Amino acid sequence: MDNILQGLNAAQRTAVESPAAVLQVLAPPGSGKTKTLTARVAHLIAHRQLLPWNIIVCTFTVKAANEMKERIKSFVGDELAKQLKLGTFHSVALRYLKHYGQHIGLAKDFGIADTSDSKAILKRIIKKLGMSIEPGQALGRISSRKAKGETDSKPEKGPKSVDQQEFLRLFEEYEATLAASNLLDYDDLLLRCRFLLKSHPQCVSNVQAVLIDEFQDTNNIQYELMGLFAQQHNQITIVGDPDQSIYGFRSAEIKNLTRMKKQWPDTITINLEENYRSSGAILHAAQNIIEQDESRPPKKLQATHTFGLRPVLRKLPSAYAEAEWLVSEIKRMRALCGNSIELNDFAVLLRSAALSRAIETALGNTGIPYRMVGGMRFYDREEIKLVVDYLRVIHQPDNSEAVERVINVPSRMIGEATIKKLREEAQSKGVSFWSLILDISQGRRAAPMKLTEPTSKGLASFVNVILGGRKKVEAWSTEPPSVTGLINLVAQKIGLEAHLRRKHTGDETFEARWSNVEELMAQATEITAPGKLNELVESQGLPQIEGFDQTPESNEDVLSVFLANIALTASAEKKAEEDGEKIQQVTISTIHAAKGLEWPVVFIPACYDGSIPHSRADDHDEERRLLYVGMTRAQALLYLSCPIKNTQREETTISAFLTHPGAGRFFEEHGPSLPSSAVASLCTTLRRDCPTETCISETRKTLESDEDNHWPLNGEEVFADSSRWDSSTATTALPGFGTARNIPTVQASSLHQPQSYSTASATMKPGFTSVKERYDDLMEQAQLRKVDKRAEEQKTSEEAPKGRKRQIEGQGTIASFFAKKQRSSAEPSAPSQPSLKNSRPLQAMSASAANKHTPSAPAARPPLPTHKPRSAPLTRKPQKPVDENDASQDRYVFLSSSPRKGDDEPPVPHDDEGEATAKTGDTTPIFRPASTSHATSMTSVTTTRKTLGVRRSLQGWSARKS
DNA sequence: TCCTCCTAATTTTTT
DNA sequence: ATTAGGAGGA
Repeated sequence: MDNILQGLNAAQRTAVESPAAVLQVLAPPGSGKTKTLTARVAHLIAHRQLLPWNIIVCTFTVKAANEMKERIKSFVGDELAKQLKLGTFHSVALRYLKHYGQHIGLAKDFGIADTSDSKAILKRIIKKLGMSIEPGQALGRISSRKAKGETDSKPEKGPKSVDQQEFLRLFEEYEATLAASNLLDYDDLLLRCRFLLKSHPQCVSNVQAVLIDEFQDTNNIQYELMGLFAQQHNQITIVGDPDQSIYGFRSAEIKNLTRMKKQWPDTITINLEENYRSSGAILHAAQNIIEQDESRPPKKLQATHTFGLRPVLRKLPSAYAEAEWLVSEIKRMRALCGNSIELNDFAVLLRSAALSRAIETALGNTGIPYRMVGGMRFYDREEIKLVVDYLRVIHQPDNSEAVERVINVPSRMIGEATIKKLREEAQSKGVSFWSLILDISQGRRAAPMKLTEPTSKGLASFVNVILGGRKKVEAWSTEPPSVTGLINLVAQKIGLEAHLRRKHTGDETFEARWSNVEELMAQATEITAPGKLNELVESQGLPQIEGFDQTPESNEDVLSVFLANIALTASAEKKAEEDGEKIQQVTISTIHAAKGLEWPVVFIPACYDGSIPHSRADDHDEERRLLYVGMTRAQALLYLSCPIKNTQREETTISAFLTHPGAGRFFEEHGPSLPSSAVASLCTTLRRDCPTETCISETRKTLESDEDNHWPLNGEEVFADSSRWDSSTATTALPGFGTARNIPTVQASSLHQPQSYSTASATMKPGFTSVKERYDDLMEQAQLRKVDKRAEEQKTSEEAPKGRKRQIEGQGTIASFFAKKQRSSAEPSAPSQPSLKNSRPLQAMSASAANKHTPSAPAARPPLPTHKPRSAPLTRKPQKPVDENDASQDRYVFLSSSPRKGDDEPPVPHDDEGEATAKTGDTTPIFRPASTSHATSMTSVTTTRKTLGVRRSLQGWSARKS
């Protein structure tokens, strides 16, 4: 237990051991925030003798909660860690409401309304009242109103606008509907808990310490809850970073930091300043972005790693090209590092989940496994929702929302009109929808209108399903509970399999959907396992307060716990490992969901205006922080990219954050070459062993090209008109390359080789030809050539449309390109050439030399079309004349790998040697990508083996179609 | 009145 | 790709 302080720096130690009652730890990205918080928890238990069940720890996401629990376990052991009251704000609040809700008049079996419930309710009310608000928007307004937490009877000042009045009416109806179905929405969980703790402080009389993670994301209610939790001893620790506040849309208040200082004037603030995650280059770039916000108080952030490789800002023609480029860079990086970077090490972070499509397609086409975090949730899938809704009805039949949703699925001849009548009848009689139809079907009550024969049969069968389910649950008091059994029962009674099959004949999704249902059953089995059950009850429990009643737990609560877990997105996600082995897969995630995580290589695609300052966002500072958060997830390599045209084929402009004056010099405009020095530096940042030369040369043979040179740097289509290139400046500006530490770079006037990309632009399948496919073509062609030169030539011309198009950038690139080409033509499947890294010509190849090579270039390249100029120039002429002093050209001008004079970057060499390697042995990296902790958040299961096939085939289908 | 097939629109971020 | 909504048939 005394290893608590081990591996902490001075500031972290101070924070952990601080005797302060109220403590703020301000921790920038990668500074060991979670480490510090968990160590403090451990410290409180081990050295201050606090009892774990008297400590409340709140996080914002399930993922963070799980991760924190794991870490604390490693300090104080499983037993103690389990007893902590640790979870998301919502789950902790739920716990209190479950146990003490009776004291504030809460019915004991309330359900939780998730977003879709809320939306459905609102939609109905809006329709009924003939309003014109969008349900989603209305929900947002309601939620933010609730989150602000002003007491409901807030006096309205001034004359209410019509709009306002309408909204209030909607609000009222919404609340009434929730109450009628005995539901609480997410905000209600917090609001009711606040009410409970205010009116019954004894609930938390045991609490000795409260710790909050990501404090900058608290809204008013959460802030108040924190204070209420701690009302007995006022012992509070928070960690947070105003720069990482990205939940303003959820009413997070950065102001809470200062509010806290006011409320507890002896608050101590400790700043962590050292970043242990990212390379210097990444950190500087990120810092530059965040500092564009001038209202932000300046803050120190010290890099502890080498400068490393400069982040990349890459332009590409389209979202599809961007996706393919991304995939090719993943492959290239892996190969050039001798596969010492694994798929788990890559993350693609997106502003919005919807942007994932092109990337998923590209990864799918190449066969690279991936997982999508966020986006479509597992529990949001049609078939899962259906089953879960049945469970909800069984658990709580008075939940009319759920009843209405499932009563006619599968079809029972109970249509919209019938439902509407029944609903009105129930409302006017003051009974719930369920008890009305129960009475009707059992003949105790007359239907409000005549029901057709099939309709009343359908009604009876529905009632039957629910009653059967309820009976089963009641039986749990005498037999071991089995949610799986219940699901099975439901699935059988409603003929789920047949229903799904019928509904999805034609599309091929049935298999996947059915396997999702099976997955749900598997999860249910897990939660019902005897050991797990005890653990759950224990961890969800609250200490008994003398003289204050708790609602006791019973077996029938298993269902309740299962459903609550689903609503709060706890549990879930398929395990990241199968067959004992961790699955290697690329992570795709929203930036929001990536907070707190890190990966060696991070891609942030779609960095254009409208996406990263999102078109619907009104707080651009928050958008900037979002980009900052995304960038600071990267350890060694960061790629930003921007398609010149978005998915709607509209022109885009690069994010203003990246075109901000001065920002350009922090970026490279194409992916890095990786000479061995760079690989070494990269490995140092990642604290990994450097691969051997032979290993690298082995893997790099699989590459089509060593360089990021397939797509033009300016983002234009690959088959751009070649007349743009101008030979006159061909031999100028050859930056030194090939020296050990230099990464070949590109200048504004860099070299291009137009005649080598050639061919049949007209027949090129835009977007959908994968790199892999192209590569396979090359292989195939080369193979054929070996057999018969002539046949091959013919073949090549036939296949020309599929042939590789390319454009060469920069001197070093050209050299390596030719070397590479020679190699691959010599012996494509088993190249015997030594590593190019050292054999790469050090002398810049002259333009004419390069030209000479071109016609004799290897067979893999399709013949040049005759209509293209053969003696095309090597130098690309910028479309606009380059003025070296023009600041707007910044991006194109910086080139050498060492910073230019005047840059405020520290003069850190690329090599791993520099004194900036302040790495000391005491900082063991604990941060791991989500993929390695099995406690990841719920995600869609789209990428697990079974479903991937279907998904891919669908994508293929859609690709073919378009 | 209900079901099925077709077309059109849709995507910010999370509990 | 999914889903909502409308038209048309039973």
